[in-house]
Amino acid sequence: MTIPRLLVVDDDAETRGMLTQFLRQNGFIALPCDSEVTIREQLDSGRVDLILLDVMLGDEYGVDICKRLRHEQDVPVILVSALSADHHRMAGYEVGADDYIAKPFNPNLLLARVKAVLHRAKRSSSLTYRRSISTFRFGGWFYDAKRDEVTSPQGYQVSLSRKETALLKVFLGNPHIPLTREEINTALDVTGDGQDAGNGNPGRAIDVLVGRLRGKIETEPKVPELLRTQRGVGYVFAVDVAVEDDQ
Amino acid sequence: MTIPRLLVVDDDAETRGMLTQFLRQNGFIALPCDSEVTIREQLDSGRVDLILLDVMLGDEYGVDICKRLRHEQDVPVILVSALSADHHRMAGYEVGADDYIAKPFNPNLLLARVKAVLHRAKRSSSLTYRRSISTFRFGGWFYDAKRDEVTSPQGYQVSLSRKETALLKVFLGNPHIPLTREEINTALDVTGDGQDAGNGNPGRAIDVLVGRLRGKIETEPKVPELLRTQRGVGYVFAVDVAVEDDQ
DNA sequence: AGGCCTAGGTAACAGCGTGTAACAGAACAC
DNA sequence: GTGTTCTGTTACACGCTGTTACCTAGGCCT
Repeated sequence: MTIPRLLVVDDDAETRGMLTQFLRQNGFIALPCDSEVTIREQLDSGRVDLILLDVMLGDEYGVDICKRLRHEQDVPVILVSALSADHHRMAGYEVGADDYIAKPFNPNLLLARVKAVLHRAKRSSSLTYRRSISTFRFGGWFYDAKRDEVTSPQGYQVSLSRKETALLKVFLGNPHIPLTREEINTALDVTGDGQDAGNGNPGRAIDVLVGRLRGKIETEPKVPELLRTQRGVGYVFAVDVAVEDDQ
Repeated sequence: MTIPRLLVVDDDAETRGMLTQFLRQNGFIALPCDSEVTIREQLDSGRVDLILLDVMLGDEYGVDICKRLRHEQDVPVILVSALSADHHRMAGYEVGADDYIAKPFNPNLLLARVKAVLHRAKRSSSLTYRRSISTFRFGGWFYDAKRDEVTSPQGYQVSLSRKETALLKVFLGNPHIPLTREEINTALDVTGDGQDAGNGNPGRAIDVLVGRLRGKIETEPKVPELLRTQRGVGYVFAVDVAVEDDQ
């Protein structure tokens, strides 16, 4: 792929400029837009690989724009928002956004997410949606979700604890996507009662859990191939995952 | 089966979002709805394998919606409710719900229940109504309810005590459905006089009882195939049960 | 380079849930 | 009554998981 072209859509000139500059410094072509009209102009006038879309766009909701865009083409969209509450995030996903970032965001996280979305888009021009969840292959490893068994490249059976399994599933469902500790925690913690989820867990439980999983599914836990650390961000599952459907 | 499609119906956006996200992370396609209208839209626009329906839906009762839906199609429904009192539960079942979960619920329990209902739905598109229950087959074992005899896959006769038999029956009646200790206790305690049921048994009687039953009907009690533990939840009978009627 | 600060790795520990052996009382048969 | 079987309780072992503390590694500054 040539150098990716991104649209930066924000009605606040300062934010827009900052984002654009930042992305350019990191090797992308960044094209600033401030309205749906300018977005369409850009879309018509050339290839666009990704749209960074502010959720609040004047009196328009970015969400709505996203919905309309999704109806017409399949340019990946990352929603950017000052509203970090979970339901807003969900509204974003429901609308078809590929990812969602809350302001103020860690620039490294933004960069990682952008790369991840581009990476995904590259290898799934036709949506490769999971058909049924039963077996996964990743870097020589094999995971059978039905039996909850993990098999190493050498054929050894490895037994994971409940939490380790849950963590692995989270990563298998989000390969190449950097996940923050908070996100992982939420994913594992969802207690369903909708109240303590995302409890301000201050501890380092995720770190320890990741370490334990590494100990089981990394050939050289000190030099992780699968569960990579992204300093200041979180962790990424850094290999492709092949999902095979039932029977 | 391809990947199951679930409707998540709740008028509270946050709960809805959390549930949706959780289910997606666990490999389902989850479609959020907030009213009967949106439910019908989804039902009309594609296959739906299961509906997770909140009992309280604005001023509407989910129960009523469930009743109406049941009249028209036979999509499985799990009712979700903040009201855990037993009579509400019963109202749910009478209305044709396939299962019922009280908030706040353990997410693993929810997941397990969803899988169980989908599992059941798959293998009984035509209702397999029991006429009179007399014999069961499960994982090579055979249980004759008339004579109260259990026969092993190898043909040995195994004798169970009264409680062990009762426990086995509870599981045979609820295969693939995770049962909490409390539920099992209630089921076993119903002495027929229907009065002392649900005594606040504080002990670990169920654990011990399960252990004893395992010792009799598991080939390898240390690695249970039939009576699986669900940590933090309870126990599941993890194999199919074939019911043969008297004739 | 060296020094400093912070993020991350991880060993050790503590708390909790479950398995289960041993015990004791209850129920039952004789 | 005696003896046997059943069943709940208790106590201990063990594995799982979150916390803490200490150490190392990575960045950033001068």
